Amino acid sequence: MENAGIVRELPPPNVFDRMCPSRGVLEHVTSRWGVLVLGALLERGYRFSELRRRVSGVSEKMLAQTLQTLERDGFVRREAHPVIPPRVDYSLTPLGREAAELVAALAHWSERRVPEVAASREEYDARAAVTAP
Amino acid sequence: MENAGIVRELPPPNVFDRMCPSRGVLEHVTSRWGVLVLGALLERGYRFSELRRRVSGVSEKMLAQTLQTLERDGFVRREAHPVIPPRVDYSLTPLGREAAELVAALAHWSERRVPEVAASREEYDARAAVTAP
DNA sequence: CGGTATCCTGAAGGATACTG
DNA sequence: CAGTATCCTTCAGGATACCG
Repeated sequence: MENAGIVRELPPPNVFDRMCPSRGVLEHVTSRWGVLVLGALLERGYRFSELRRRVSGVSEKMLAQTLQTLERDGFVRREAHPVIPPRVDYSLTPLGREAAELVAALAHWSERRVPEVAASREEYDARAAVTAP
Repeated sequence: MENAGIVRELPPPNVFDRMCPSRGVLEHVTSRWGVLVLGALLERGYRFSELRRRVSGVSEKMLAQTLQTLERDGFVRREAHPVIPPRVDYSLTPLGREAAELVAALAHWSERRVPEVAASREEYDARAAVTAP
């Protein structure tokens, strides 16, 4: 007899379900700074301060926090070298590389579609201005 | 003579640049509810209240706000039918479909990788518990 | 039904200072 | 250099009420 007794099927992960853990995973990889950190590390490994310069606008605090979250999820590998001055290298794990390739595709798409989006916004705002009282 | 006088090359869009408009586009499509709305609309068109049920956890306010943002960016088409009771249909534009396919890939990936991420978190937390004072 | 308006709170996130 | 710690501000977002 298959699956006798206790064993139950778990429901398949579903991001549309509020309680599904997959939603948390998705929110980490699509987070404001998570996207950019993954995208940067796809190019190559970076040290902390290199990454801070590469991802313009991120604060030390948010970069550290984002890296910890990504490391905990298994996307980023952190290598601290016990030298003076301290040196810490960050790179992608194989799992992180998968995520990074998907977010990088989205990032490049966003770069390419800036003109269309800008045009759409102008049209929308012009139309709203007419409609408005 | 090409490009005589005034005309300058615009810098290519770069999401890593804090001032680049592509970053705003990326933040809209990767926003907490934007991702899920795009993903849902990739399946089929939805009415407002259908969408609210499909994207579990979203409030009316955030759904309305997200839909407006996506409509303004040219990703979502809004069709209001002047009937009683009111009926409004939302669907993807061709541009929105491109974005939705990319975010859906990320969403499905997140669903598939839940086990790996959960395992990584457990290991991380166990290691942190040992290291901690 | 499909919103908008208002109020309110918690979390995200920036600035600054400090440390191993 | 690579962070932590602290404080403080902003804002996403929830709850509620109301409207065409």
